[in-house]
Amino acid sequence: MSRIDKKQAILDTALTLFVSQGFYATSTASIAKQAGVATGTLFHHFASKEALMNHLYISIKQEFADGIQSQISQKGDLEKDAQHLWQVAINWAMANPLKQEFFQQYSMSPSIASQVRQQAMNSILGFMGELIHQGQKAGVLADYPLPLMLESCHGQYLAATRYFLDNPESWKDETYKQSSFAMFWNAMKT
Amino acid sequence: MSRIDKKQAILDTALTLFVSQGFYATSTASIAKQAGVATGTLFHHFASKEALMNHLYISIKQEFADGIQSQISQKGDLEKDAQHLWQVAINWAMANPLKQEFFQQYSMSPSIASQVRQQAMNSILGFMGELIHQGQKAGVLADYPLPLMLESCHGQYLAATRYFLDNPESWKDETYKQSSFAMFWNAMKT
Amino acid sequence: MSRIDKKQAILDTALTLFVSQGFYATSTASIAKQAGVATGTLFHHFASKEALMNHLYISIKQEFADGIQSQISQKGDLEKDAQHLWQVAINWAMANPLKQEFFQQYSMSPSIASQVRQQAMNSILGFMGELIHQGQKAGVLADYPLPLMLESCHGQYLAATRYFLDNPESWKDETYKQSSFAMFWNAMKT
Amino acid sequence: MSRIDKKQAILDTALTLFVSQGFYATSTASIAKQAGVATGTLFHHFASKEALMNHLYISIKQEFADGIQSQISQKGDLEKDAQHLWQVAINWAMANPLKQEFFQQYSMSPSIASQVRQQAMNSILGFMGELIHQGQKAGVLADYPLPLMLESCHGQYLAATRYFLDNPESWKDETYKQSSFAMFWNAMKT
DNA sequence: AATGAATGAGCATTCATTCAT
DNA sequence: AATGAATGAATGCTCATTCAT
Repeated sequence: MSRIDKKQAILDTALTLFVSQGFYATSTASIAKQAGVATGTLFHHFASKEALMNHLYISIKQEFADGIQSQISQKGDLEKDAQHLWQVAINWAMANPLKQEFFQQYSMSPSIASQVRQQAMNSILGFMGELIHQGQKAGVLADYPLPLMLESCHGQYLAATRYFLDNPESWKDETYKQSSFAMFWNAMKT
Repeated sequence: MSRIDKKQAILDTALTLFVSQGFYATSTASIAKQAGVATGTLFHHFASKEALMNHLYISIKQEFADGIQSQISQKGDLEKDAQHLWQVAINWAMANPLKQEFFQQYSMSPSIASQVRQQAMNSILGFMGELIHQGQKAGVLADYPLPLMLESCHGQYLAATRYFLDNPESWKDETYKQSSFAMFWNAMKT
Repeated sequence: MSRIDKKQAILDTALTLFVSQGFYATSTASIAKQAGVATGTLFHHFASKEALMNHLYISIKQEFADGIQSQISQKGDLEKDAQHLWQVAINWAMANPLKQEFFQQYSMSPSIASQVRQQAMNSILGFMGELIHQGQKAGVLADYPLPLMLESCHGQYLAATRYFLDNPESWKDETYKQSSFAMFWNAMKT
Repeated sequence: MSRIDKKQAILDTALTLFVSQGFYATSTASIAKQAGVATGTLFHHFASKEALMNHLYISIKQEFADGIQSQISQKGDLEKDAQHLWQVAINWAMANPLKQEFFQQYSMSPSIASQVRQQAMNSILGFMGELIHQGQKAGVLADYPLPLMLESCHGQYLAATRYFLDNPESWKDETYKQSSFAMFWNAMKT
């Protein structure tokens, strides 16, 4: 196993254990053991348990942002574009249940320094903020205060993925799929 | 200080410290010290640190449910009733910022046994479920799947309180107040 | 074993182990084990290993200062008084070999914060400084710079006790006893 | 940088760090890093951290002995010769403050195997012992037991250098210079 | 009921040393 | 010779919990 493999094995194992047991209930020793490396190796790659957590948080957020932005399409019809975006985003969650669960748990937890959380959030909200702003200028989205709308988007996304992760078969059911988007879209539209 | 005062002092202190430092970063010794009791006393009132946490969680959820239900009014106009409910609920959060923050942090955290979380959730969702069901029968609310709507309600409420707790002055601004309800209502209505 | 006994047992054991193995080679676990208490107990009485060391250092220095000063006699003949003092001081070292060895090892070591060392030193040097000053006014001691004389006294005392602790039978031999004092006294006298 | 340069860089860095931070507080990694070599390189040149320390101790002691012996003069007047020796020895300490500080710290510390310490000590004490013996035969030095005198010499030298290293400007002051020698010489002379 | 000293398992982290490259 | 990633035993310290008073 090469260096990079070891580092990745540590990250993968940490993600699994943090999600299934929680940050504090997961010992660095157990991460190292399950990752197949020595305890020292974990600290060779990450300065501390907290640094490992932060790295995990930021890199997964980035992975999400990259995954979404690469699939965006802007065809002019804002509602269609939004629906596409909504499906892409939930698809990502369904394809990465562990990572999505990670966010559900740690987005509000004190295990992550709020500074790190802010930083990760901004990179994504910047992009969403821009989309909403365009929708408002086009008269398609309501003129609510932007920060409130962003928070609402985030809340609805978390709620929807929470539901679909707990009931994965519903995501294949067009009724559920359409309903979840309808609630999201109606909340924002003019 | 009587027995009951001591028990209450422990609960109050635990709430403050759990919110400001997190569950794991708060030692039982520090709770006892700040509450002005001996370490042993905490364990006379609560079998374990976890039991203290669960007690806190359930009693606050109950307090919330009682606070809301006592102020409900059903005057026949469902939208007006919903708006009143929305304001009452957010008012509660604004009046009890520590308790609301507590939910934001621990609603998804593994610090609370999922069993306890479910139990607390059901008592509130049962009530909300009934309201939604009535709205659908009256043709005012859309016929989306109920569990999805419940999750969405919860998500929107968390998002709105998150925003208003971070920006308390906005809650006095009618624009923000109306906007937050509008998003909530439009998401659910026919 | 009462509380105080436990604390004392920890101090006694720490002294023995620090002297025989050195500060860093002595684990807190080994101190606790040999003292017959739990690891936690050590940290209940001392905030850290370093705090234990400092406590040990200061209390032994104090014990030494008290032991000496209680036996001082000032009969007017400065040389006789000095000889008495010299014997009392070396007797203390011979009666407390562990504690004396402790000073030999740690008086110059970075294991003790220099601040703590200074503080302990001052309490003793203040007393010696006064004696030397009186001897100089009486014309019996040479007018060398005071700090240099203090350092020399200390150095000679450490050298003499080093020798006598390594060769305890020599301290019963009048030739050695007289010689050690002669060197000390001749160095200082007019 | 050649092999020898690297080895020397390691020794120089180790000296600096051992003196400023202590033996145990200095990691081999930090020595290697500051010396500009890889961690493994340190272990190519020295079998262990302890071996590095011993090498340092012995080579500095040798350097000191060589430096002194090369400047000895024996002109027949024992007091003049002794004064010259005293000045040469203290000059060495003032010119090599780091190395002198190293001895102050480690001469009594368990960081150095007592075997190594003895070995280094003997080479110097043999030479001093011979000088004292000659002085006694000539009737200039007092007939105290030799080992006691050697220990006293060593103690006075450590005391004097301790003072002058802490107050370097005093070494340029003839009063201090003369006083320090006077105390040393009076202690030993007939 | 209340106390707080005592407990000891458990944890994050360090660091001298090794060895494949 | 030189490198530096990897190792894992060892350490100082924490903290929920107990129990004699």
